[in-house]
Amino acid sequence: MFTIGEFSRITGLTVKALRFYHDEGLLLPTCVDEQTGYRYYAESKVELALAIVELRRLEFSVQQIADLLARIDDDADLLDELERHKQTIDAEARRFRRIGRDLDRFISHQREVRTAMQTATLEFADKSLPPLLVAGIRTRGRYRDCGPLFGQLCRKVGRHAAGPPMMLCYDTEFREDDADFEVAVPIRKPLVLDGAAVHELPAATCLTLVHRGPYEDLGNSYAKALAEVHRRGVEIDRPTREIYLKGPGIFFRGNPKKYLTELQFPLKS
Amino acid sequence: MFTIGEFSRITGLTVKALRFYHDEGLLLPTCVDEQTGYRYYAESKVELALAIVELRRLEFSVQQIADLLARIDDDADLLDELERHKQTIDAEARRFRRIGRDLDRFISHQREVRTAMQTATLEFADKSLPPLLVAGIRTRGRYRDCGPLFGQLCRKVGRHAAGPPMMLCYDTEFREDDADFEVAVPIRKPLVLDGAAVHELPAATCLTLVHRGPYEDLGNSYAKALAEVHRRGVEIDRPTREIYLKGPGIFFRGNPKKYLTELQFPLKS
DNA sequence: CTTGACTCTCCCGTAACGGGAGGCGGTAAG
DNA sequence: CTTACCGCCTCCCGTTACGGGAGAGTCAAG
Repeated sequence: MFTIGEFSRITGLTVKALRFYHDEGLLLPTCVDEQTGYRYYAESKVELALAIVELRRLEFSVQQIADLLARIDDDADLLDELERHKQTIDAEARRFRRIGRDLDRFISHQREVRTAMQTATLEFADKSLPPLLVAGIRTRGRYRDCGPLFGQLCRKVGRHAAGPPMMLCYDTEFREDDADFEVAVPIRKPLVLDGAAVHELPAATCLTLVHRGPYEDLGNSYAKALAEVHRRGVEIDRPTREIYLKGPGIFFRGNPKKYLTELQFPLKS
Repeated sequence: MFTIGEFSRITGLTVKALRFYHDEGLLLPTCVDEQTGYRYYAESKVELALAIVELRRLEFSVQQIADLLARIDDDADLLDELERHKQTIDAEARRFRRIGRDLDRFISHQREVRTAMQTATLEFADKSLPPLLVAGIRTRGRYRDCGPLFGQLCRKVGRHAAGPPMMLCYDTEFREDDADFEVAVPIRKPLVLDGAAVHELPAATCLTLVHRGPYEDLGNSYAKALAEVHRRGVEIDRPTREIYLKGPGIFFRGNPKKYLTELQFPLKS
């Protein structure tokens, strides 16, 4: 016969857990001293205790274990219960794998933002971009009315989104009122969406510039970029792209002074 | 401005959850009517609410989300936090995969026991068994002293066990006192264990018989099996094997009348 | 004015224990 | 014999992220 402390050291269960299992009727002490209330466990209980430890490790609830122990003889039921439990465990495993993948995407996006933040000192860069599959809604109007369109698009694309949202500008010169633009979001696989077009942006070498600050100041950065294009004597293809690396709609609304927008101008080769 | 019910329908969060987030300072209503206590949410809060939903789906705790939102500007910290979280998520994913595998083994063993139970009507069967890697402790003595040996073996092999324990009998005739036997347990991969030998049982065609009942009655089943061997005029190889499909030590102590033990007699070819 | 739908606060419950207070029992040292 | 200490007991509260429900007040329509 062991006291609860000894039994605890033998089985690895805490004293608290042993008392709890006693209360729940899961693992009864062999005898209890009527005077002192001390619990005593026979050596034969060790095996049961270890079985309980194992079942707990397998994520059975205390109630389930109590049921299993009670109906230990009814083999058919037992198998059913085991298989049901396996289902829920598998579902959890899948869920966590999925969360892991989603977190990975989130983290890599965040990392991108950080590096963009560090290089966003109004420096130009030439990037050679791979082809990019996007879903988009093209329209005519004023740029600043794009908000609701992004809302629509997000709802349509949902979890298929594979990157930050962007705007594609098809005009060859700046227009305030009747601009021809498309709100778009990268996707991983071709989808069929009604109300949104899925198409591929061709690979391109781009002159890029990361704009830091509120959207009202985008004009300055555009001016700088176009000046650089002019200085180099190159020509640009349409559509040009605006990538909203960090803005109000990405995940959190932050300080507009820290918004990051990457401007991409495809160069004619 | 939306009432809490409208906001709930828009965001998919329950009213209870919204009130809870209010209490926790996670998602404050835009304004609260001083008289009535009614909460009102501006449309601009929808985005934050959806972000919170997403972060909750990614298994961030409410406290973590509050922290993230508070220190949203401190990008380095944020990445660290994300990566720490990713670690724990990955650990959970691995844990559940492992549990799934262990449950699978448990279930398939249980299934084996069940089919053995159904065919255990003293029927013989010829099985062709693949080679089997085991860890064992060989000794001389009385069969009934094998209990502590199984204890030792289990502790040494631990989680590498890949099936029910067994006993190998090397004697060519029955001995009570000075038997030459080995307690063994299947393992998946070769291990180095001190105090236990790892070796491979060769593939063999066996005459098998499942004994149902307490171990004291094993003698009857042995007699039947040996009679059958004699009738067929075949010879048997050593060691013969006793597989403890269901007994006191497997997982639960059950009714000895339902113990299952498979006897395997390798036939000389 | 009534009615029904909505909202408020407050309290309890969940699962599986952990932490701690306050008290009892046994033992060893001073 | 007292004191100190260790182990055990019971009882109560705390954890997480809400859900359920009671009892009371509020809003908008008919």
